[in-house]
Amino acid sequence: MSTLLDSESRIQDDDHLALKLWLRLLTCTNMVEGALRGHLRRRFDSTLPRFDLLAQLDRHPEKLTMGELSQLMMVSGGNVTGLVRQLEEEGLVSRVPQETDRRSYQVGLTPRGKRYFDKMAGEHEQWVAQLFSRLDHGQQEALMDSLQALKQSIGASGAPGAE
Amino acid sequence: MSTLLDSESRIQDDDHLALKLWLRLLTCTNMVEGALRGHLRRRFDSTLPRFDLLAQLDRHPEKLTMGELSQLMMVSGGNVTGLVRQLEEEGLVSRVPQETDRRSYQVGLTPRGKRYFDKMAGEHEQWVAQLFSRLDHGQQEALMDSLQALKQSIGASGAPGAE
DNA sequence: CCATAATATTTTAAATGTAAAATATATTAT
DNA sequence: ATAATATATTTTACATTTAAAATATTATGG
Repeated sequence: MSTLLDSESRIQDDDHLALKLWLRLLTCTNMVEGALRGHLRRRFDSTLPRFDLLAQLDRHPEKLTMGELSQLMMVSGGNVTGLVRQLEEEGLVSRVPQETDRRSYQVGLTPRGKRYFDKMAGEHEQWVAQLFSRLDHGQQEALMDSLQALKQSIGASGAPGAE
Repeated sequence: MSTLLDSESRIQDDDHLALKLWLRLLTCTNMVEGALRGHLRRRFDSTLPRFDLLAQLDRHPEKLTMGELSQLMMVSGGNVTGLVRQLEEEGLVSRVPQETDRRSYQVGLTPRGKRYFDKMAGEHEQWVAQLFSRLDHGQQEALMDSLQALKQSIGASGAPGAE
């Protein structure tokens, strides 16, 4: 009967379960990401990377260097260069050379960028809430805990590129 | 006290919880994806999109058209064109014109592609199992159920790009 | 049969991403 | 002081992705 498998079968079953779990996790993430991309495109003619960059600047009002932005966003420096140039041209961020170290810039939101981001962030939070709305508070807490455990498992697995 | 909030505060709290949940979900997915990308690169000098395409062909031995691949992989057609061309040049997939409808192709694994994929798939499953290994069977089942509920919530939210 | 619409795929243009080389500036050791 | 090294950023080359236009083929209505 199904509860009395030999140990090898049980291991294979667990491996397979992990695989299915990973595919489901990926599907959920892609669904949410796709929905948010669509909303951003339709409502603000914008994209997730642009939103993420503005969000980092909003969370760090003391202004950030290009390198700090790169680390926080977990993307390459060349990538940040392009995004900041775009947003600067649109008047949403400012990029002023540092006095003490002329190699680096201080990047921050302009007043217009701040207003623009606040509006986007408000709608963004509603979009996410709507996507998760069929999960009650308890279910959301449970998912939160499961994902916390998963994060720790991944970190403990010693996989490169995962931490 | 905390259990007697007015309804507006409770709604705000739940919106914020959903947002934190989404960020954690995204973090977990990125961690797993990063680890798998690294493994694929090091062990097979390959990438996730290439692996995904081969996996779809393996799961559907009756051969698939470009459009079917595009739908199954949930990526654009132009994307599939490039991947199939690469893999065909490397002799891993075959792409033969259909008799009945010359607009479309029948794409399938070559014998060499099948052997190559089987080897990759075996290691891939081990990598995933390792990443999830600190979650016991019960925790994995719980996460599976939570994600199933989330999938349904997203689908029910009526968001475009999410289904 | 033929014009039109529908379908399958490829091509093109643009955004996003990485990695590595190049540039400019700062710091440190001698 | 100066040479070597380290750091911050940009530039370049290229891969991946999407959306939309273009192309080729098939199906359909008169």
